[in-house]
Amino acid sequence: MTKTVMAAMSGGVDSTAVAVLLAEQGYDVTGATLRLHSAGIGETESYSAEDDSRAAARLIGIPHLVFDIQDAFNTSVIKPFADAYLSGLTPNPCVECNKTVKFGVLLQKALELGMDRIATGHYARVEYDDVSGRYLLKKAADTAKDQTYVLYTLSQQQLKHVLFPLGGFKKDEARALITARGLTNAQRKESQDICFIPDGDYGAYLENTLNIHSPPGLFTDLTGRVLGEHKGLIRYTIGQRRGLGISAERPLYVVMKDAATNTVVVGGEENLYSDSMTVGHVNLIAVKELKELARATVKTRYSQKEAPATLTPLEGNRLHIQFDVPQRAVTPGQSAVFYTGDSVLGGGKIISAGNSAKE
RNA sequence: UGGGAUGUAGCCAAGCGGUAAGGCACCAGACUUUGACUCUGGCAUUCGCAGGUUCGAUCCCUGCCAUCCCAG
Repeated sequence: MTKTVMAAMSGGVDSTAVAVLLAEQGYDVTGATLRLHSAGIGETESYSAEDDSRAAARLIGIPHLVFDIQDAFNTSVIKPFADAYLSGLTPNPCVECNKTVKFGVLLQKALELGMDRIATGHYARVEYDDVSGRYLLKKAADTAKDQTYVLYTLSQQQLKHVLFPLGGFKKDEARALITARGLTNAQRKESQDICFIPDGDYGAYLENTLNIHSPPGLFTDLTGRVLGEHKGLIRYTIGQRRGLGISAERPLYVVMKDAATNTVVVGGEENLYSDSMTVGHVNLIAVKELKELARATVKTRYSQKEAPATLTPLEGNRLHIQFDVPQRAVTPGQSAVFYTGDSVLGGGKIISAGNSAKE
């Protein structure tokens, strides 16, 4: 029996390589591209996800579908993204998008069409563990490209229907693969930044497109001394240095955002460290539940190194996490992902950071 | 209109006769599914203005202007 799989295609190197691989491995593949936002916002004349994907699918010889899910994307990704900023948090929309759109809406479409699975170009691996009876999410062979950080929200049910064909690949290999097949998608520039804000100016995006206004307020130091005026709370995140426009003896960083007083507190590099944090909305992957203390390495930001820590379960699907060594710029709204070796134990959203040494 | 001090890029600040350090900020690039961090590169033909001395002045002299402090 041939296995049927829906391959998510963005037109880029990775997803195109996935479609090629699956087709050559004998899967019954259907390519699918999501229309997440209206033309003009995310697409420029230089490329089009739909066109590039369709062209690639034709060359590979597989059918290709386009799903217009702008409404779902708006309510599940963009709205929460905006709300988070309004409450002073720093969201990571990619995490939300994977959870509710790619492995939510798209997976559901695939299942409805009678397909067995969905495949994406993420650099990660899924393994079924006979002992625990659970699907494990593991880091990609190319640890430099590993993307498990943005996949920690996946449930067992989702993982069961997911394929990550590039889990054992290196970026260069994926590119070489499709170049060898004559697919021009190999030349596409690496995607980065937030997909629905192509120019990266999210401040302008929030204000102009979403009509969200973040009024100017004050910059102060830790003692409350006023250092200047900021351009709106949403334009800053913990640990940020650039764009403050404050000249001082040494670099200043955002150490705290106070939504209540609309104040951005800045300080020196040494003020950025936290030795503990509380995370909520915890999703566990490798285990069903955490009953006691657990040790793990924890990543608090997409491209930050993991740090050893002790996890303590709290009420309300929350965890208290104590780092062995204080971590820099632990930011509410960002995700924290816990690892045991190369396997994802779970993850959650950072609610607050603490520093027992100072309090 | 008495006395003292200071005027170097957006900010702070070296230089004190030999042809403009450094830091912060800013800009560009690299890195990056977070405009975070980090890294690399750029950033005063010119030293308040006008003269003078000198082969040569930001550094010496004169005047002017500006700012600050002390003026009982």
